[in-house]
Amino acid sequence: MSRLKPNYHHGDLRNSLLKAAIDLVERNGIAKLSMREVARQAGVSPGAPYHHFKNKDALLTALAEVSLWTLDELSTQAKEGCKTPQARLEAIGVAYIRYATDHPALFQLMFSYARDDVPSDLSDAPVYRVLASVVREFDLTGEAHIAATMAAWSLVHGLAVLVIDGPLRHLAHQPEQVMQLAKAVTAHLRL
Amino acid sequence: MSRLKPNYHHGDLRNSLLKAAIDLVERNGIAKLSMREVARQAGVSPGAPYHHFKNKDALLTALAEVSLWTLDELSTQAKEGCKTPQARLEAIGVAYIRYATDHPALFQLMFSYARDDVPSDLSDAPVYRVLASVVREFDLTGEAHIAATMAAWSLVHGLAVLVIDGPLRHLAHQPEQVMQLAKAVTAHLRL
DNA sequence: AAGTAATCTAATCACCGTTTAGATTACTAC
DNA sequence: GTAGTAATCTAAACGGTGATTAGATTACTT
Repeated sequence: MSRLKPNYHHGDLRNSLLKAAIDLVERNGIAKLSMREVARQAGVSPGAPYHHFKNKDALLTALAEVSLWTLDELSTQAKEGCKTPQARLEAIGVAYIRYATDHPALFQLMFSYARDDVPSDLSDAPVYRVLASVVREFDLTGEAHIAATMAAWSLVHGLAVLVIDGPLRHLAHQPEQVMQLAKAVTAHLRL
Repeated sequence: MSRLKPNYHHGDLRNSLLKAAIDLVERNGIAKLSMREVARQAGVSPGAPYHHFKNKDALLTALAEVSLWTLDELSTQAKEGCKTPQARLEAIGVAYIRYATDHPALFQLMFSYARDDVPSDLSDAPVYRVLASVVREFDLTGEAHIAATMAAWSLVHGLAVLVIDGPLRHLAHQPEQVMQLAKAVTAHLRL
């Protein structure tokens, strides 16, 4: 019946909390995430997380940020091996849809708990900058470039959301059908 | 100091609860909605709502359903006065974006608490059926028709989400700029 | 008018987000 | 090393929340 000595210094609690939160969100969804459960999973008292995150919202915002940059990196990697701009654009789209269907809860989190500080320069924003860099290869200028980038992003983002939550959500766990639909849909994008 | 007689039969509590919930969601967002506050706003005890909705999720799902059909109706009305298929499509898009920016919380609710029963026939699904009916005028067949409808929906839905929550959310309260962007973006849709 | 179903209240439970005071550990400068 | 300070965590508490239960009241049916 020996009590464990309280662990007053965890070492890297902030990251442990983020990791635990990601785990729980992916398993149970955003709605069921509780600070106390995150603390439990990290093996720490209920009040401990509040030394690293001001409140639950701050935790979720941090999570959204992490996820956004993860998706940014996945998209970047995806386009690397491709030769033509079209191929790069398609690769990004595929990576995007794949992330959305593989991690639906995190994907939703990214856009419902986005941080309030919008980068003044759009080309600093995660995901946007990747898409914009590829769209720029299509030789557009100024406003037209922004519109084209947003069009590409809107199309693939909308598809992702609709496949996860829309009337086609029964396809969510049939990757090959989703990809086939993605190809057919993105064929309607004119650059 | 007379106590009011308990109102054992409210009359139409279910609808009153839905109305109160819509009000609260639009004012404070989805996250801050509580069953007890809905009950309070409807002037009823904390347990009363559970006779009309199995749990909080069921309330939110019902709310999502209501909002979906509201949007469906708005879209239908919007296309009525238009002469060409292109004009009808554009009118639906405008109505869609307008609803999203006017009622962002409800708009998000529609797609995060969508009911689990996917209509076996897609043409029974709210919003989809409206879009599909217009896209059908473009003379496409079978799979191509579905893909085209999803492309149109994806584009406008993605734009709505990105304007509300994405890197362009500072535009959310500048309708004219949003509409301008919407036009520029939807111009990239090829049917 | 009696009996049954529907509707709401009151009370209760476990859980949650958050705050506070205090204990423990690490860090820094002499 | 050791004193002092900052950082980190615990323990305990507060009000609020989702949900369940038993029972009171009202409406409905025949």
